[in-house]
Amino acid sequence: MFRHMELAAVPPNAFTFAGIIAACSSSGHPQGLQAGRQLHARVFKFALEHDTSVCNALVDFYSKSSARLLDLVHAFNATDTPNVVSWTAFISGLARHGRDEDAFAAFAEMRASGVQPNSFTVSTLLKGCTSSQCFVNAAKIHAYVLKTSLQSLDVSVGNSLVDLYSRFARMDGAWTVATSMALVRDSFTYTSLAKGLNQVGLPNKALEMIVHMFQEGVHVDSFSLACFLSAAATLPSIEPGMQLHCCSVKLGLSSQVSVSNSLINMYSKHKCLEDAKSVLQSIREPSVVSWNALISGLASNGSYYEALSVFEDMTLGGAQPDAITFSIVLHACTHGGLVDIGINHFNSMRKHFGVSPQRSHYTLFLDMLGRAGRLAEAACTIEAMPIQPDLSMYRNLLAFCELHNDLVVGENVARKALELYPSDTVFQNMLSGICGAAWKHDRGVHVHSMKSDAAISFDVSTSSMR
DNA sequence: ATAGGGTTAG
Repeated sequence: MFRHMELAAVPPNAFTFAGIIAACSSSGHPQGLQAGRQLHARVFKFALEHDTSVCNALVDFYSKSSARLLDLVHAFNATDTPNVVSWTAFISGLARHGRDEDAFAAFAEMRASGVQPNSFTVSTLLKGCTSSQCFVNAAKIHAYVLKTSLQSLDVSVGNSLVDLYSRFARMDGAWTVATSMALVRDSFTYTSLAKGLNQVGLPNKALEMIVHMFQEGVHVDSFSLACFLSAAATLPSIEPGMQLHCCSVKLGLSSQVSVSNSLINMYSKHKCLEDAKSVLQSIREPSVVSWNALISGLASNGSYYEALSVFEDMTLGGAQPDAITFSIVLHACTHGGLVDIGINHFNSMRKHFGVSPQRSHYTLFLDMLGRAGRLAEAACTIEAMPIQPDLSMYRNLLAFCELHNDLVVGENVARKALELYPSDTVFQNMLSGICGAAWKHDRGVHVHSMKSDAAISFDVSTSSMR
């Protein structure tokens, strides 16, 4: 429509730009970023770069669409007199980039500049709070909220606090806030509570939330139901899970993908793999989570080959696997003894699916090779990795060298490990493993650490270690 | 023009 407007020579105004820029940030299309940048240029052409709404739309756009933090900072700095909306969009962007501390700093700066935060600002700030360092700041925000809210808590702010405490496993704090929200609790409140209770290992308590919801007339929706099904998945009996399945059908929520995904998980955890499979088949457009849940369910029930076959179905159908998919696949290959298949999948994850192996994938991959006794390949992998290997990776690999009596690889791995981690205690621990292997092989070994100027020798003739 | 909840691994 914007193009039609241009062709019709109708000059766009600030409202036009605010609307069309917002469309770019919420479209979910990769072209959104490109289109938004072009519109940014048009803003200057029409001399609207000082309009507050346009500036705010741009801040929000760069916050949501650009991977570059500088884009966001520039857009915010270009705003002449930032108002509460500008600051909130900016804080939201900082949080999205994982800059918790900066988000709190911006909040302080905002208040210092005389702009009063609103409930949107506080919710944004609390959601962005992920590190335990920031939890301390968040507790101060709680105090600030209590001090400034004249009557009762805003629902969104209250829910953000409940969620915050739940995320940090502080269920007492979450419950206290929820209690203070007596008349305004909604499905958001209960979803956060249920998720938190699941995380601290209290699935029965999580399921009790359903009773509260019924009593208070709060509707169970797909989000809360997903959490309840997740709780039911960990119970010893399948009954509550099946009741929730019935419940989801009665509520008309059984075709929601998140509910189906939780059902797949729930049936898998109770070893009802046929049910899990039929739920997957019932989904019109399975998400990556749906596939992951089934592949994982099959693998953890020992059906490694079938798990890999479902992975094939997934990719042949054009679904995009993610980092979790490959973790599950590697795990299945390791425990199913399907090493060559695992190597192929590991090599194809970046090449064919654009998923870069993370540290955890390398750990799984090394574990797979180590278990299978393919230690030379494992040693090559640990050397060629684009990330610095963990100490635990070396420890595990050395343990496999010992297990498989591969002293040659073991010595090389130990030497490399010592170059990276030259601390003496580590050195001793590793060497005792290698010397153990040397002893089994009835040969001596001498390893020297350049950095710590330490060395250990194991002398076969005297069975002594120096 | 700005905000709050979900399901999958180990």
